[in-house]
Amino acid sequence: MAIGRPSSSSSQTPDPGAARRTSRARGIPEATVARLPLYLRALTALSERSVPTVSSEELAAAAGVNSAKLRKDFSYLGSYGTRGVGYDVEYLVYQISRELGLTQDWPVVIVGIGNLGHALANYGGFASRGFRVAALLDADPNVVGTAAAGLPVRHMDELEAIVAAQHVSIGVITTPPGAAQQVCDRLVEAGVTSILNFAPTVLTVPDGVDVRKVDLSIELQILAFHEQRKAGDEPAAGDSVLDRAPGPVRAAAAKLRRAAGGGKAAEQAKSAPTGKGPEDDLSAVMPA
Amino acid sequence: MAIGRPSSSSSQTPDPGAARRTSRARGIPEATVARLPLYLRALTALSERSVPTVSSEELAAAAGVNSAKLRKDFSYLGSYGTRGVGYDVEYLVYQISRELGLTQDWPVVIVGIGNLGHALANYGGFASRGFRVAALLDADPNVVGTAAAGLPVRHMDELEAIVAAQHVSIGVITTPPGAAQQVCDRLVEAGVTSILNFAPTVLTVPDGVDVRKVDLSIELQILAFHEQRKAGDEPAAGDSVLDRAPGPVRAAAAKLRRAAGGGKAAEQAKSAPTGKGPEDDLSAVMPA
DNA sequence: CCATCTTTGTGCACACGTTCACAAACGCAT
DNA sequence: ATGCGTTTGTGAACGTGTGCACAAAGATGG
Ligand SMILES: NC(=O)c1ccc[n+]([C@@H]2O[C@H](COP(=O)([O-])OP(=O)(O)OC[C@H]3O[C@@H](n4cnc5c(N)ncnc54)[C@H](O)[C@@H]3O)[C@@H](O)[C@H]2O)c1
Ligand SMILES: NC(=O)c1ccc[n+]([C@@H]2O[C@H](COP(=O)([O-])OP(=O)(O)OC[C@H]3O[C@@H](n4cnc5c(N)ncnc54)[C@H](O)[C@@H]3O)[C@@H](O)[C@H]2O)c1
Repeated sequence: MAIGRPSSSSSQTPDPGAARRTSRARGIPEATVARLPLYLRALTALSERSVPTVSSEELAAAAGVNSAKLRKDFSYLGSYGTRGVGYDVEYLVYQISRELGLTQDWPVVIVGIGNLGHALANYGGFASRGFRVAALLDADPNVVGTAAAGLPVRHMDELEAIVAAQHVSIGVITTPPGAAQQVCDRLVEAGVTSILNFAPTVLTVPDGVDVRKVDLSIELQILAFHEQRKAGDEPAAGDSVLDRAPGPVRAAAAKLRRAAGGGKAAEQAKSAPTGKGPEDDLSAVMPA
Repeated sequence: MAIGRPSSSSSQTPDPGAARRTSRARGIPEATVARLPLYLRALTALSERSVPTVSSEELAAAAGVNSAKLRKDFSYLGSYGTRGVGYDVEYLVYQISRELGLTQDWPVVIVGIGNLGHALANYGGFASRGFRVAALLDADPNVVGTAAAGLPVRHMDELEAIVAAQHVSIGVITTPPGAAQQVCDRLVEAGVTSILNFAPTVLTVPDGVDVRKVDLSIELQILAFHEQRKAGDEPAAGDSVLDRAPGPVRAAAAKLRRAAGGGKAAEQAKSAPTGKGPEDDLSAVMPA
């Protein structure tokens, strides 16, 4: 089995119209863009083995996709293959790198140097594709001044100056969710136009700013959904059979639920056993 | 602006047919499943504020999606709203939790307790939705025996026993990419049927096993692509104008490239400035 | 009990993404 | 030069996802 869409990691846009305008500007579908890094990784591995050419079939296998899809993806970039032979590995590495904008390097700031921020700062794969950590930033005076991965942690006060001086256009947010929107606003104000958000919050940004998010908890929940299905465990029909009924029956049930307060305690306990730990999920509140 | 598809974080399936079979079994589209955790988060926040009901418009705003989409998503679960009023918050929290399988708890093992593994072990949001860390595992004798987030790091030898004893069905891989496939195979062999992979590798698994991946590097590359577009920086037409030409001209160019060895050194240097650090990307090699 | 107002649930049209399948293009051997 | 085997590039069909727009359902006030 294999679940989910083959598309890239989450973005948080509710507006595919914008996506179209952005990436179809000269014709590369968003789904294709999301796969280019995958191809690039496979190609880089081939390049290191000095493999000169590769067929769509081989490369597709290495990247974990369908070969027809791969060929169509490449067709959006131009005709870089040779019929009867395949693709020139080095040339394709270059073309994809160029298309993704990896022929220049991108300074990045990481804001919130806690557990996750430290891990990211230490991550080698960062630099490997032209992403340079321009600065690590935190608001906590106890953290500021310490070093992570050889870089000093700077205070948030310096954010604007750093972004301006180093022309930083990408920011990574690894603060608690409660601080994420505020940090985001400040990054945007300072001139950052792309944000990668690890905090479980919906960020609001002005037009012209891109946000992508990575959310571990969501991934696990999706896995749990499919896991439950596998167990043949139909989601426990429970007390809700009457909700499948049409008309007045359902309405009555709804009324009852509201009147009774929904049985919050019992259901809440079941749905979120809140083990321990400082639960920091409480900031994804309604903006309006 | 807002880029990308509103879909969930990355899966790595090349086979949407499987997704359909799995999730449309009783009719919930994969795209909807991926949004349910988002709704749940927003609803939980409302619940904590003791808000009794919420309209699709309000909830959609809180979750960062379109209200029509939200209503359609909920319609796959059944008719849980009340026209003229909205949705009962507590009740909806319960229904979504149930649908996602969060009314039971899911023991999880984390394999590879390095930078990232530590961060995940410390992550509070883990337990908050019924995911319990059953064990932390590592192969390095220096790491085994140390504690992370109050839990002891166990040796890989114990994997099978732990998975069996605690009925673990979800595994998280945070090892270097070179070890990921091997660890994955062992997890699957031991009985794990859902895997969340943080290593930048394409994992091959048998039918019946779900894999989702989280890849920071891919996210950054997608952001870079759009960032480049914003800069009006058309991907530097460079030397490839002749590749847009049809017919024999292109063929000749291809031949030349292959003969010349593709100019590996120069282009490689541009495309991957390989700052420093132990580059661990070198395992995404061709499986075939 | 009726009128009015709000909000859901969904039919429909369209956009996007995937896959099939095949003609055209190319390398290579003869 | 010609023919043969291989592989690309893409037109077309299909499936999935999105968003509009509106009828129907219910709440509420008189
Ligand atoms: N740890 C994980 O594995 C993990 C996994 C998924 C998501 N997350 C999310 O990532 C975020 C960070 O997680 P963590 O475990 O590293 O948390 P953490 O508490 O260890 O680190 C947060 C850091 O942000 C800093 N900070 C707080 N407010 C700030 C502000 N206004 N400006 C700048 N810095 C500020 C804090 O000083 C702290 O150093 C959280 O939102 C968490 O939900 C973490
Ligand atoms: N650090 C990050 O922020 C980050 C971000 C994105 C992706 N990643 C990826 O996550 C993975 C882990 O990154 P990291 O920075 O924590 O690396 P790390 O080197 O700090 O930790 C890896 C751990 O895995 C253990 N390990 C190695 N081989 C193993 C095996 N066969 N079985 C069990 N354990 C084994 C090692 O002992 C080590 O403790 C890597 O694949 C990396 O590319 C890391």
